[in-house]
Amino acid sequence: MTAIKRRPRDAEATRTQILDAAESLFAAQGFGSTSLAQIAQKSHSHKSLILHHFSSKDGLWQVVKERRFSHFVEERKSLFSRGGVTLEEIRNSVRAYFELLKNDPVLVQLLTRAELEQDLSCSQYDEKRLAPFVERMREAQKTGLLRSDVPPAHLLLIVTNVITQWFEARAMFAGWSELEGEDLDSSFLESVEKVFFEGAQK
Amino acid sequence: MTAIKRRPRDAEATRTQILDAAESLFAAQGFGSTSLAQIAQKSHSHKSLILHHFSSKDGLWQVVKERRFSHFVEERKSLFSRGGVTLEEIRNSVRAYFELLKNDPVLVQLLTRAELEQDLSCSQYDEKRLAPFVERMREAQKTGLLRSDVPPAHLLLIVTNVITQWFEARAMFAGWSELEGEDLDSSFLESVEKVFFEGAQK
DNA sequence: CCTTTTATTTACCGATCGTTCAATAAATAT
DNA sequence: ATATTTATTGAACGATCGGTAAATAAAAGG
Repeated sequence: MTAIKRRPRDAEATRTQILDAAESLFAAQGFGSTSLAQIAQKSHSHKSLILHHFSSKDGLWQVVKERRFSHFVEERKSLFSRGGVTLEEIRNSVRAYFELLKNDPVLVQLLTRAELEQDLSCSQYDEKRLAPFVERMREAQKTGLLRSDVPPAHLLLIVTNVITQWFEARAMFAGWSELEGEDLDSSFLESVEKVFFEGAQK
Repeated sequence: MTAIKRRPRDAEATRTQILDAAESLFAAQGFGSTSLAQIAQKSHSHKSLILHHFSSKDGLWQVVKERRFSHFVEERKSLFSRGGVTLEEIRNSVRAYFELLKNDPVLVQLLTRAELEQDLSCSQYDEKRLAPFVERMREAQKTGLLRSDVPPAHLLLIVTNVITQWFEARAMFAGWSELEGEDLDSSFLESVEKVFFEGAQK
């Protein structure tokens, strides 16, 4: 009589294990290039168990995105709601956004794939996520810290787009001969701060 | 006796038809979510004919990227090699890059997918493509037009990253309530120019 | 205790996947 | 004119796809 090993009966733990495996696979390979069999193997479960918990492959993909992005929203809110509106505080927010993406490449990949799919639910998250930062820009304009002839949302997008694209295409830039130096990341961040606040013009 | 309609025997025309169909499908859906059957249908050919001309699905994907990116390199070279090094010329190059991506959403999608795959061959194209622009930045620094305490490649990346990310995530921004106005694109470009050249600080 | 629910496993389904092979016919070479 | 090449077609391959149904067993409720 061979004792058959069975996964302990823990629905919530199983769900998170499946979500974790699916997240990394979807991020790295994309939705279409990832099979339920792969996810089952990586999460040490079974195809049918995945469908039992998430009803379909598409459903799983939606939950993966929702879990990650809603968590991201909370992360951002706490990042940008502290401190007063000074140039140094805005500078710190820029640095915080940079570090956030730097330390979470999977998030960057998921965001990019969601953008490619033109996922509208992700768009809602995006606006909620950035709203407090936009407000801070507007305040900084009122107090005369930042120029007022540019919409506050543009100010925000300009600096976040630079950073987001930097990490989306990080692998490409790594091979560039023009970009030497020890720490590519902090060196680039330094340049971004200079140009964003003071301008490229001499 | 029913006369069977046969595709005219033209290898080159067939190849381009297949490449065109594959390009738009890969760009919109991604490699893994696109089947040879779909490509065959869209190009009015047959699965076997695709494999005859491109040996495999992966081979086809490589050729699709190579064709598009090499063409992009030439487009860029002609864009940035004319005129002298003045602020107005650099401004024009920025506007030209903006228009280029604006008018070619398929290219933006392919670039993004290539980035996600960390396609190294695309990295080579990227450096060749941007090299003349970097050189122009360096010259502008020497003549005192642009600040010299930032690597020229950084100056380039800052402005191109803003624009690239704008069009990659264009669908998200379209739903934002903060971004009103008739022409979202030209309005954003205006802001980018202001901030890039003069800085966000007041 | 028994019943109900449900998380987990196993077996299986039809469809579609990318690929191969042989047949056909048009162009090219000899 | 004949032989060779090759672009095109159609049929078929095994593998894998996402999804279903039934069996098993652990937890929960009575």
